[in-house]
Amino acid sequence: MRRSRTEKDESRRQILAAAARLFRERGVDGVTVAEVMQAAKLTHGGFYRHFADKDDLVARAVASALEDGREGNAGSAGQNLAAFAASYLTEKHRDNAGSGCVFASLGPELARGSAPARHVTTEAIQRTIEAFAPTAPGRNDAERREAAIGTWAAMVGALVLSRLSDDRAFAQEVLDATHAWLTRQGLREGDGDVGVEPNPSGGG
Amino acid sequence: MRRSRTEKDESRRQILAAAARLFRERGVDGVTVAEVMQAAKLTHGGFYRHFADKDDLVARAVASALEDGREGNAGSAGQNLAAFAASYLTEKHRDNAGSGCVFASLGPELARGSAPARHVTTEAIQRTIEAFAPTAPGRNDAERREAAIGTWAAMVGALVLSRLSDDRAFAQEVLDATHAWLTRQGLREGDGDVGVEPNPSGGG
DNA sequence: TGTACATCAGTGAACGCGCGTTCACTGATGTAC
DNA sequence: TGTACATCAGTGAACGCGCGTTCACTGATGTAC
Repeated sequence: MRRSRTEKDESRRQILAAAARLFRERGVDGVTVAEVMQAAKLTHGGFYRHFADKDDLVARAVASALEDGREGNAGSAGQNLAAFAASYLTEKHRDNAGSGCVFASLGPELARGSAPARHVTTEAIQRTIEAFAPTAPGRNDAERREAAIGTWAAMVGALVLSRLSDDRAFAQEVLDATHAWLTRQGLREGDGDVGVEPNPSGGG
Repeated sequence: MRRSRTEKDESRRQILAAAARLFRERGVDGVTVAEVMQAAKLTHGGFYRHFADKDDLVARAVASALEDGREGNAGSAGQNLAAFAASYLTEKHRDNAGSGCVFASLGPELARGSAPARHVTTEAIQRTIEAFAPTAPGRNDAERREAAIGTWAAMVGALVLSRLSDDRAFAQEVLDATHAWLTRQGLREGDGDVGVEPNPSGGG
């Protein structure tokens, strides 16, 4: 039953996609290796032909999720902080953690986790801030960088708080209020560079 | 070896204190019932004289941590949003999750967890926002409430992102930049009501 | 291009450890009279 | 206030399940000649 090199690559992609989704939906500890393999339409025994262990999978699945977010935001709309915030602070994003922001769904768990996963995450945070700083409000580069950091932190925190709430109306208020407040802080849609739907999945 | 009612109450308090600290340090799934009992200087078998199961402990330990945060912020300084932000966005808080903000250390995990834990958490978020709104910047009550939500979301998000970073200088920048940016957004120390050190542990 | 053989992707059973939970037991506490 | 007995907080061994990981095996793929 040996498969071709191409088929193996495809299997690996399926495993990573399944893991990136399931980990964000249920947390790393809430998903078993067997579940990931089943979601990738494989049996659990073959897992170790692809990854050294579960920690290895976590680091690579997180990297994959972050990379997806980066690609999804390659268009001009994605680089505009205001457009990104508008799509980030939505019920849709809130209720679809599996395809959403890695930091809001796995932040604390990854912070306590293995060094490799933390490292790719750190780099993604830095890239995200650098990408957003140019369109953030501020009178100079330093202020714009601070605004990019503060604005993004507000988005991540709002999503965490909104997901915690078991009161749907209040959960929605957290998203809307944060968006309104950020807009009041000077966040504005760029000069017409809309059209591409930003992808909040990773940032990156 | 039966103990007096007073001794049982004291044991329960020790278990809750140990759990509230350990869960925040290592996550709910990262701590065993036996470890909590050992930290409370008891053996694991006695656990079920105090709690129905681990989920029950989680909900009550989280409630306890949130209540501690509330008491710690009972003074005027704790109700001042600017003073709270100044103590929240510190290296000390960042490196002491065990006594720090529940939302930043356990947010996503609790959002996926049992209903009772989510419920006490939701109520704490609502109380926190109501407590902070009066000292938040804004021209009317609606704006002040929005500012309280957005500001607090930024604090929670900044702590999550800072803890994720394996680059110490950058982790510090996230905290400092968020604080500087919030200050620029109109957050100001109140009229002299300082003195009491705010306790960022729960919010409440 | 064809043949012989080594490789190895994937399967499914099995292993072993750790965890939440249960249980029989101890003996001090609390209570009924 | 004293006595007899029931209660139950805490102990430590044990249970049983689920999980990450290993392993013998299969047979198609890839490669050496």
